[in-house]
Order: sequence, then structure tokens, then C-alpha cells
Amino acid sequence: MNSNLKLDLESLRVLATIVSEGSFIKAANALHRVPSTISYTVAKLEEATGIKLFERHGHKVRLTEEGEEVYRHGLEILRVASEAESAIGHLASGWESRLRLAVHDFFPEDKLISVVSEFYEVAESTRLIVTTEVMAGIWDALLSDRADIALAIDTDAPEGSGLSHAIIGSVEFIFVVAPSHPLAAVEEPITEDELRRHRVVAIADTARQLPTKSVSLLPGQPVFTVTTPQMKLQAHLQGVGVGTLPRAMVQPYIDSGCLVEKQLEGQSPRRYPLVCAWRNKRKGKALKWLRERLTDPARPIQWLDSLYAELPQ
Amino acid sequence: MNSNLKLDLESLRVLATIVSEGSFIKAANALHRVPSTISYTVAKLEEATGIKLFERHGHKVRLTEEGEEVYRHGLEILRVASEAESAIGHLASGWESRLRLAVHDFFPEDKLISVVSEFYEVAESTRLIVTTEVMAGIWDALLSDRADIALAIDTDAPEGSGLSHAIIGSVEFIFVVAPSHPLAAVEEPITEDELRRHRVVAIADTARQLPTKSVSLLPGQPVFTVTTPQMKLQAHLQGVGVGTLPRAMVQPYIDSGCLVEKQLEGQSPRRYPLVCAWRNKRKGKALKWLRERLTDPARPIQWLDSLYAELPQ
DNA sequence: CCTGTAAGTCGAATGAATCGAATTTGAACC
DNA sequence: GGTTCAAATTCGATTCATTCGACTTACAGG
Repeated sequence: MNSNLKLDLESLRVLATIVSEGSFIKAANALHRVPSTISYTVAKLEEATGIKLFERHGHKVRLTEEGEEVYRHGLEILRVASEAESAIGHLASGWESRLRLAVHDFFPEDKLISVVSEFYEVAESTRLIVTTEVMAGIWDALLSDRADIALAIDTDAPEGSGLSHAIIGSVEFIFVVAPSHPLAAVEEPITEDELRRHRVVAIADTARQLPTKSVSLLPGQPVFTVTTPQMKLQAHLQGVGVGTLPRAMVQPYIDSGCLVEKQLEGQSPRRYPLVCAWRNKRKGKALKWLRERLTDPARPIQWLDSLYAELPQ
Repeated sequence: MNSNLKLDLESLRVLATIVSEGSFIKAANALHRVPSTISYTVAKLEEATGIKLFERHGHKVRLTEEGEEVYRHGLEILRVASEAESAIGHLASGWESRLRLAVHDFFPEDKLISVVSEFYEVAESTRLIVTTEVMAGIWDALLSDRADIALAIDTDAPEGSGLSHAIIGSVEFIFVVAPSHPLAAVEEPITEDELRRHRVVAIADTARQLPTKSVSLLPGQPVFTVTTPQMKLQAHLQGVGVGTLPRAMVQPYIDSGCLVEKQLEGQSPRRYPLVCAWRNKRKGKALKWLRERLTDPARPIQWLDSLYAELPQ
């Protein structure tokens, strides 16, 4: 029943204007048309719908009951059309319809949410899609076009891949174990031989195409692999394994005695840069805004424990 | 921001057809247009939106990312428009957009619901609004145009008011009291003098303009007024008051000994007609269908205890 | 290199939308 | 009861957007 009757938006706009203005003449003025045009359009619409829309009492007109119903439907259509027009307008002026942000798992959610809400204030019509990735997964997402912009840890972007990046801060990773864990009692610095005997907790790399990287994994070392930072933290707390975590994430537990920081032989606490990366071909305004917001030195975001200035070297 | 860009449904229909058919040519055939018209319309739409909708690879054409977004919005608009067209089509063919049915409180809900579901099978586009009224409230609703059709008890329609009605059954009202109530022990028939001493339960009349009627209320008799039949029934069960109720409603309680039927002096059990009434000016198809369904002798509805045939006189 | 298919361009024809002037209609006022 | 005013409608003329059809361009596949 794909009704043969064909409405057109212009007639509905005229109808809506007549109703809101109160008379054909006023509608004509509002629409910069001559009154007879309004009459013509109404007659055409009545012809098309087969419904008498107005009761003519000489020089006064009033919507009929059915006319009112048509008017209501018309308003609904116009509302939807107007929303679409607005969204399309944004599109045309360079705002993407969606922007995909890939974020390294370690970036704290609360900071992210506040940036997202700033984003929506300027880019209502762009829907932001945030995914989390781990390690090389971030770069993989950018390169395989699953993301338009990314927040990563470490600058290990593949060469000549059409990606740009800016350093926006740094994060200190430290080695922690539960107080009940055997390593807690071992004298510092812990040697590689000692370390090798204990299970390490690693987060599964989400890269699908790039080779996965192993961070501070010793050959022959037993590994417990988890999928989220929260699971890794839990594993540490319960002594299931050991490994490095951002200082900002574990400091509260160290303070309360639930975790113990240990120095490793030949490995001072390591600082990695936090970077914002993007495909340098893309030009949309939403991408531009988000990139500039994230990399603006004047409005730094305290992502983890540290700011750019603290990055050594 | 009431965007200056003016979409038109025809262009969107063309866009949708191109996408669903897969090429300009096939769209042209489907729309009974010549191919160049399709080109023209697309160019016009691209001009209007300021967005390149298609990527031209020689003689193959594919939606751009933005084009896809416009297409999606277009589909949404067309969907809403099509729904409206369908509803307007129904309106034009005489189906009201709404039908207001006023029902006397005593009509059982389960029977009503089954009629309503039959109604919606034939009249999807008409929304049925059911209200309940008490006594003269029913006629008041019809007369003051708060209802289009009504189910009432007793035929006391005001004269010459433009209403018609048909008798669709009858209902027997009987006098009942709780076994614990003083009247339960009184010898039948109960005299007016005896009756006058006990509180009667009445349902508040919902009429707003017509004079309210008092049914079997004796002068000087104390009254407990409630708003629903269920409350009246409860009042009877708990011995708060006495009065008449439809036999169909109280029979289970009589059977289980929770209520006792008593004969009143000079007042045999009374039968009242059930009537369907409507304003005889109204002409919509939904009203016609519902009126015919409710008054069809071939498909009687067992509203309360009785059918039309049982009405005395 | 040809052939077939699809899209785009252009000029001409068509007819729907708009205009403006004249007419009708009813309400308001004297 | 007549006059005036305001609003809607009718009608003929005009314009301009839409459509057509013939032609051109671009590419894919044999």
C-alpha cells in the first residue's frame, strides 16, 4: 500500500504557514508570495489528498477536522525534513557525520568523557564513536581505517603510513607486585633470572594486521594474558602475576599497602610519551576540532600522571 | 538555524531509487523517466545540498560517504512521508483519525477489549479513545461532543437531540446486602420504611450539563457515594451500604455466600435495556463499522447477564 | 580496437507555479 | 439598507523549472 498520493514539502510548508499565521494573506506575505498562489497551492493540496482542508466562511477560513489531521502529519514530516536539512547542512560545511576515535586502554575514562562532552557542544551533528585498543592495535586501527584519530602510548607509528602525531604528555610505568607475592620480599634490584621465574600479566594486543609487540617480556617467562587494564590490575592485586602499570593507576594501592613497587635490574622506571595521532589525508571539521583540542598546549589534559613537560630527553 | 536549504521529496525519491536499483539508467526506467532527467535531478540535489553525492568512475557510479548520509536522511524523510500519506489516504476515504467511545461503567472490560481488537483489524489508522461515564454522563458526553458513540444503560436520551440508538441487550439489577448487614436478617419483602434507615451506595453521576438522576434513592436515605462499580461492589461486600447491582456482577458472590439477594417491597428485580447510541450526523467509516458491529443481531455480545430477547415488555 | 553500456551535455518543448488584476464574499459599521 | 473593508478566489498571462531526446563522453570487456 505505497499510496499513490504524492505529497510535496512545499505544499506542506504553505499549509503550516497558513495555520501559524492565521490567514492566507498573512501566509502569502510570510512566504513572499501573492495571495492567489496560496489559494492555488491549497487547492492543489486538497485535490491531491482528496480532503477539504479548510472551511470557507466567506472571507474567514478555518481548518476542518481532517485538515487539522493533515496539518499534524505535515508538521511531523517538516520536522523530520528540517532535522535532516540541518544535519546535511553540517555535512556540507565539512562536519563529518561520524568520527571514530581509537583510544589506548590505559587512557582514563573520566578525562575522555569530559572531552567528548566538549566535542558535542561544537559538533552536535557528528556522532563520535570511541573504541579502545591495546598497544599496536591503535596503529592498526588507524592504518586499516577503523579509526580517524587515536590516543596512543608510545610513538611507534609505522613509517610513511600517512599518519601524523603530536606528543600530548607522558606516562610513567612502574613494576608492582602484591605484598603477598614472593617477589615482594626479594632484594632490589630484582635480577632478570629472578624475574623470569614469575608469571607476568600482559594485556592482549588488539592489532589485527601489524606484528604484535611484546613489552618487557623475558624469553621463557610464564604469561597470564588479560584483555583490560582493570583485569591486569586485579591480577596484580591478587598476586596472580607481576608486571608494569602506570604509576597514576597504582599509586592509591601502593599508598594503602595493597601493592609494592619494586626496582628491576638495569631498568629504571620507564616513561612513555602519550600521543595523539591521525591520518593526515582527512580534512573534516570534527577531526580538526578534536585534533586541535587534544593537542592544544594551552589546554593540556592531565591524562595520567604527567604532562608533556615531564617527558625526559 | 532553520536551514535555508530546501529539500524536495521528489529528489529524495530519485536518490532512493538510484540506490535501490543500482544505477541511473535502472532508476530512470523504474521511475518512467529518461536517464538525463535522473542526471539532472542528481545534479540539482548536489547543488542544493552542496555535497557531491556520487563518485563517478566513468560509467560506474557509487555513493560517496556523505552521499550515503544524505541517502539515509532521505530514507527517513520518505518513510515518515509515506506513513503520513497512508494515514491521509485513510482519512480521505472516510476513516476518521479518531473515534471516541463512551461506555457506561458497568459494561465489562473484557468484552470491550475484544471488540476493540476487532475494530483495529479493520481500522488501523483510526485511534479509538474509550472513556467511561456513569448514568446521564453517557448522554452528556454524546451531546456535548465529548464522544461519537456510546454504550449506555437505559434509553433515557433527551428528545430531539440528534441522537439515535439501538437496543443491544438488557441487564437485570438486583438488591444485595452482605450477610453480616442488618437487612440480611429482615423478612422479605423489605419495606421502604425499613430500607430508608440504611445507608445506600451510589455511583457518582459523571454528567456535567444534564440534570443528574437518582436511581432508587429514597428521600432522607443516607448515601455513600463512590466513583466506580468496583468500589460499589466492595462497599456492599463489606457491609458499608446496600443497593442494586447487575446480577452478572454479583452472582459469584451470592453463590459463595458473600452477598445475599433481597426482594424489595413493590419492586421486583428490574431489567434495563443496554443501548448503543450515536450522533446521527456523523458519517465516518470507523463510526459506521463500530455501530454496525455493536448492533449486529447476528453477532450479539454477551455484555452482562442477558441478551436482547430477554428484555421484558 | 571495437562494441556495448552507462552517464553527462545541450537545446527545445512543455506545463506547472507564480503573478497581478478583477471578482466574489462576508463582516463591520454607519 | 447601504457602504466599506478585508480576505479569498478566479482567470489570463508569463516565466522558468522539468523533461525529453539526440548526441557526446567514458569506461569495461571481449
